[in-house]
Amino acid sequence: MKKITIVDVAKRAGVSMKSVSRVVNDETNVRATLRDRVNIAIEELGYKPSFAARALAAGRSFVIGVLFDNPSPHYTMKIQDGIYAACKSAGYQLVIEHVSANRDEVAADIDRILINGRLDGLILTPPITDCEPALCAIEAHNIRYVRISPGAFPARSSSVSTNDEAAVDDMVNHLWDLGHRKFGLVNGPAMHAAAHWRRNGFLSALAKRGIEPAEVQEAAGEFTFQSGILAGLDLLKRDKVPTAIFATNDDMASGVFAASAQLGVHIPNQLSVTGFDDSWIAESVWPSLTTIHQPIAEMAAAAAGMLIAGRGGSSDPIMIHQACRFVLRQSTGPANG
Amino acid sequence: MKKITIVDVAKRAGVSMKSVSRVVNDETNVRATLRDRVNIAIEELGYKPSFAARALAAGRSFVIGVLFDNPSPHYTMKIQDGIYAACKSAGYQLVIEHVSANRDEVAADIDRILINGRLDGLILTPPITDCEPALCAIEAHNIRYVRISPGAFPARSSSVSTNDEAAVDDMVNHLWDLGHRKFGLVNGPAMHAAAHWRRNGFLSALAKRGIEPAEVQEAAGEFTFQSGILAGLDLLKRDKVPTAIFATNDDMASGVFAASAQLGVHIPNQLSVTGFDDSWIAESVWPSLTTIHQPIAEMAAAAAGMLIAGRGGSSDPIMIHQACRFVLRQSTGPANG
DNA sequence: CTGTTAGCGCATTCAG
DNA sequence: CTGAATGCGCTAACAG
Repeated sequence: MKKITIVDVAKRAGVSMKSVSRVVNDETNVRATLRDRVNIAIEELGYKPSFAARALAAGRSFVIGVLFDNPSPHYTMKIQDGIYAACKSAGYQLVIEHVSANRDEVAADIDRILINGRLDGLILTPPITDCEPALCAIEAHNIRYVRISPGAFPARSSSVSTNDEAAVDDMVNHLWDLGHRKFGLVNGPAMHAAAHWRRNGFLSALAKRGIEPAEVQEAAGEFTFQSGILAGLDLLKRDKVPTAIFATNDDMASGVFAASAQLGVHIPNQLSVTGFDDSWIAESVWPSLTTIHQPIAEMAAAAAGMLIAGRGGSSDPIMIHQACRFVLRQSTGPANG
Repeated sequence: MKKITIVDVAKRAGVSMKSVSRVVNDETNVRATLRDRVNIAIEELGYKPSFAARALAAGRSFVIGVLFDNPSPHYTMKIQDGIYAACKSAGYQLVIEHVSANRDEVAADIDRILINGRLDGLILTPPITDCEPALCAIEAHNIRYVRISPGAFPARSSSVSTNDEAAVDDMVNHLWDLGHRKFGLVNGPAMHAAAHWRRNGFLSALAKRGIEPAEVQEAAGEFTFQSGILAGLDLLKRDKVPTAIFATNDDMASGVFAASAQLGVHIPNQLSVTGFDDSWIAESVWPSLTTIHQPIAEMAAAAAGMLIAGRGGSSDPIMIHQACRFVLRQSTGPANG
């Protein structure tokens, strides 16, 4: 199995090396007949370009990286799926990198990762999206990057975000139609931008319908199952017990399920619960969880697409927004009381 | 920020290009004083070798890939964590690849992935580990690969597996000590090698204690939450209701929890449930799940280590076994009945 | 539209 | 133990 190079193809097709290069790279200025001849030669020889050589000669690596910091496995997998799909069709490779947004080594980690142009572009996922030192380190390397769901520095780079409001409004509308007037809210960590947006969307949707924020029973959570249990127990033991609880992510909603089970409160007959994320757990609990779907894979694919297309550099930051979708399942029912 | 090359370093240190190369690659035959001079120059100039150039010149890419086929997110993340850790310390990159073990395109997918030595080595995860066409396609590319938890063709390549038996025995011992004598078993898919081993380990551990396989109530499952619910409902409605159920993975154990909740059976007072995997879900259910921990990340790291060390080729297939560990949590209690 | 000439940055011969 | 020459396979200027 000898190595077929671009020279072999050129010889076979009776053209110059450069013409082959042009065909391979879909450049313009090639006559159709010549292009065909080259393609035939490529086919016959089974020629595959060497990425190492292209990378060296062109100064591009055809590799894009994703930075993760210990997010949920489901979220991570969806992100990877989206990026992978985009990379696959474009002949790019996807490399995974882990860094801790909260540690001092962020900058050093990024320097290590960005050494000598191994990456053509970088995609950042929360919470690294909002990690200032990380952004600075990346920018020092003069590499294009796209942030997914940034919560801070909105115009600092290209980004892909979701537009939650409409979907949250749909959800509130659904609960309202079921007769719910007493609402509970399980918040996420204060540091997390998404937590704020979800809360604000919920409160303002209710305000539109005449429910003041002060009337909503709120409990703090940490986006974890355990914190959801505590928040659920808290809310269900208050004087003014809500008939519908919105947990700002599915993990906590699942915790509210557990709290309800402990207190003998039946879902959805005695209590309606909704989540956010449409994560895998939403279909794994019983009854299945009414929630809001985030187009995570789609966002990731869009981010990768930007990088692959060579767009979205610091000179022309592009900001895309993709819509969330209300997903009706079994955890909501008519209000009784 | 100009590019520092090996020539710059050589000039600065007053040595030849080759000597710098030797130092960088930790080769022998370099005088200590010369080595020091070079290292100082490298430090002063902030020299970082170009991976593209090394890849081209040396014919190695310093990249290792992992093949996934839609496994659980938790499992996937642990695998990635393990490999990443090994890669990080060795200066390798980790690229992710997805293929479907069940489709005809496996071979074509692998050809696409293995084009022109973009990868120095490949790690296969289940169920691709046992996909014959995939193995053939990989071997045709003459690339080193390591399989994680293979269920077939044991000596065909290097591999890293677990040794489940001792841990399953510990688990059975625990249940036995609690007084359980009526056991239920939720099996995994027939095609899945791990499902067999877990079942066999369980049955033989019971046999050692005098319980015949025929006395164990078995139900079929598919390693999914939903199938766990069905299996749980099935087992709990039989004439001979078990007091302890072993689900061959955590997802199904969680399904058994749901089934118990529906039937009003209390865990662990009326029923003990155990799982396998020690996945994230094991700590997210209530009560927390007694299960068996698989050293997944460790296995993955070992596989990557083999590849990075240049070992484990088809000429010297290395087979490593790592032990599982019984993890006691809250889902098991004394038998009453 | 097409071909020629140079490198990209490094590792690998092979001499000294 | 060290250094000079050669080439990995390809793309980027330039010429024609």
